[in-house]
Amino acid sequence: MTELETLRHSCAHVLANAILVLWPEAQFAAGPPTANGFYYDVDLSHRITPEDFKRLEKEMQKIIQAAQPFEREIISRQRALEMGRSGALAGLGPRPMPSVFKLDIIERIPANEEITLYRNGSFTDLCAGPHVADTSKIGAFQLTHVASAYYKGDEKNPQLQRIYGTAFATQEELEAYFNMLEEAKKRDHRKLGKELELFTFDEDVGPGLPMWLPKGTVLIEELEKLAKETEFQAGYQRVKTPHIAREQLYKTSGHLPYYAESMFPPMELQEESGGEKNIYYLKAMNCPHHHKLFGAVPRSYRDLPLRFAEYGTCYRYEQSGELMGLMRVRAMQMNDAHIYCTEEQFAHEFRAVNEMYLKYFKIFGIDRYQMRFSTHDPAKLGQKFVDHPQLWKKTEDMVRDVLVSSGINFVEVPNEAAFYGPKIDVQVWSAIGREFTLATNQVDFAVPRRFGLVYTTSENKKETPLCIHRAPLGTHERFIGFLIEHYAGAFPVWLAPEQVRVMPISDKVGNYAQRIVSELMASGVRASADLSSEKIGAKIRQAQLEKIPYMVVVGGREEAAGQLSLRSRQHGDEGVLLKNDFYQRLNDEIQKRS
RNA sequence: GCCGACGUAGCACAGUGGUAGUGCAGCUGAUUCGUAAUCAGCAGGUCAGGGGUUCGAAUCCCCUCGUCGGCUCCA
Repeated sequence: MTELETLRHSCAHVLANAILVLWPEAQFAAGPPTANGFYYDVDLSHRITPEDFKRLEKEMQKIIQAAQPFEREIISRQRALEMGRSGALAGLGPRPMPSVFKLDIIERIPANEEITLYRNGSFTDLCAGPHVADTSKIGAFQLTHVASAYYKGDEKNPQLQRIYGTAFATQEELEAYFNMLEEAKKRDHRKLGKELELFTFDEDVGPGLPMWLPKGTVLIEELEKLAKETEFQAGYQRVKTPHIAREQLYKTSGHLPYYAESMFPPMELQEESGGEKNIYYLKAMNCPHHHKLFGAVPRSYRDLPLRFAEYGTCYRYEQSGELMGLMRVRAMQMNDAHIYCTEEQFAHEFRAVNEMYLKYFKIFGIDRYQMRFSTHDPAKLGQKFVDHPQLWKKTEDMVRDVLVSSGINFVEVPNEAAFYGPKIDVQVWSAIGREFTLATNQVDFAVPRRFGLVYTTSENKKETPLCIHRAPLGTHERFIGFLIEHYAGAFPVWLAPEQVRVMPISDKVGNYAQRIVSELMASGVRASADLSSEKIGAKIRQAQLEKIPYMVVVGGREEAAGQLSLRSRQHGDEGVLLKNDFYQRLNDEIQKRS
């Protein structure tokens, strides 16, 4: 635990202590530090609201001012259980009710580990520590919000109130943190998406179903252009598949009934011929369709690796409480592709996919990311994971080798693999500190077999291919949500919905401004003229607020000389240059995606 | 889905039982201006939707929808 975490965890104890002063019957579960502060889970019939925070903070302040030392004591398991039964754990002394959650926690402490108590004042808690020397070392704190959480995160367990707060060594740091939060709000993609007219939601369309306004659609199309170029160069072929499929497809793939609750409810239709009932599902993933494309034509080892790419639209019935702006939606377009290959080709293909990820990260300046390598748990073969121990071993070794030999920084997470094979998820952190799984790269050695996919080997035998699922740009929705926050809405020129705004000083040069716009548009640049009767300062302000990368100011002087006055979003006035010099510089910058 | 909070004009907000307001954006007119806001006028709301209490509801109560903060899950 870092020093700050120790301080925050100590503050969580002080919070529990204060809650007990106000509500002596409160029962506590866990109270750890978090990335931004701390929380304590409490079971209490009184609903704690932000109005209660003032009273709680006052009690906490008293405890902190008293500079109560934190005392550590090692106790026997026997004694711990006794204290738990007497309600003294996370308590101010014995109580009529036992400390139920603490007793449960004691049960889970391995026999060889010592059990410790921490006391400050009259408050005693079961705790592994460590803590600050005394409560006065908690320099500055504030309770922030209250939410609910299931005990141990399991919805079968009782629901607890989770009181969140944050703490720092000094008041200045606390204030800096809240200022930072204010700044973060300004780059929230939901706020910027509205301000910049990128996308919108509508109640009549449905929750989690974003609609893209023209400016947001530009972002989508630029990303697709990038993906298509990149995938073309990497030997992918594009395919197109429908948004729905019969139930049988998902029975074959194994998604039904296992995945059914994440899918929109099926459509049932009585078809005219025969009167048979047909059930259709909206697709939640593209792989089954792609597998059918693989199987549509006899395949030879000479065809492999075969790479099918599609920006496929998928629909997932995410729980209503899970929806969050563009980051978690119910309709999404995936930068999907499936690579069918032999075992010999696997390492090479997998490496190439990873290199594609890195190439993209460089373009977008994403330097804070982590690859999470998810592997299976041998104990759960046949249940959570398909029962092919040797293939698990083989593919996991192959993936690990590729990661290690490429020098990619990764963490290995057991028991997190897909049911059909190991996978790599790419975690990124948006500029405002949110963590997301942005992209995924998965090995599948099971589903192609379920579909009976085969290719003919050089020895004229039938062999099932391995399949790599990959989506380096994730989904448009999440990726663009991320990019909005990453760039704070100030997109690089190649992505910017409007790349150049031309602003005449007065009506007299309106035609010249329009001529410049025509010339820019002729070379594919997204430009417009501001022909309003505003003064130049107002036009510039407007363009700056719209975060347009280049502003071109023209007056009589520029028109006479065939020049323009350039202003950039970041650097302000860049002086006068010839029109053609600007066009060249601009097109160069757009082409390089710099 | 569960717990909690919230929902007033395109946006940001005020209004807590007595006829719905401000700023910005929009529209119209005037102004023709040199690097982040020219002036004036006009228009815009079944106060999320439905039901109830009341002489009277944006305001109090109930239900529904949606959003936000979490829990779980995931691209």
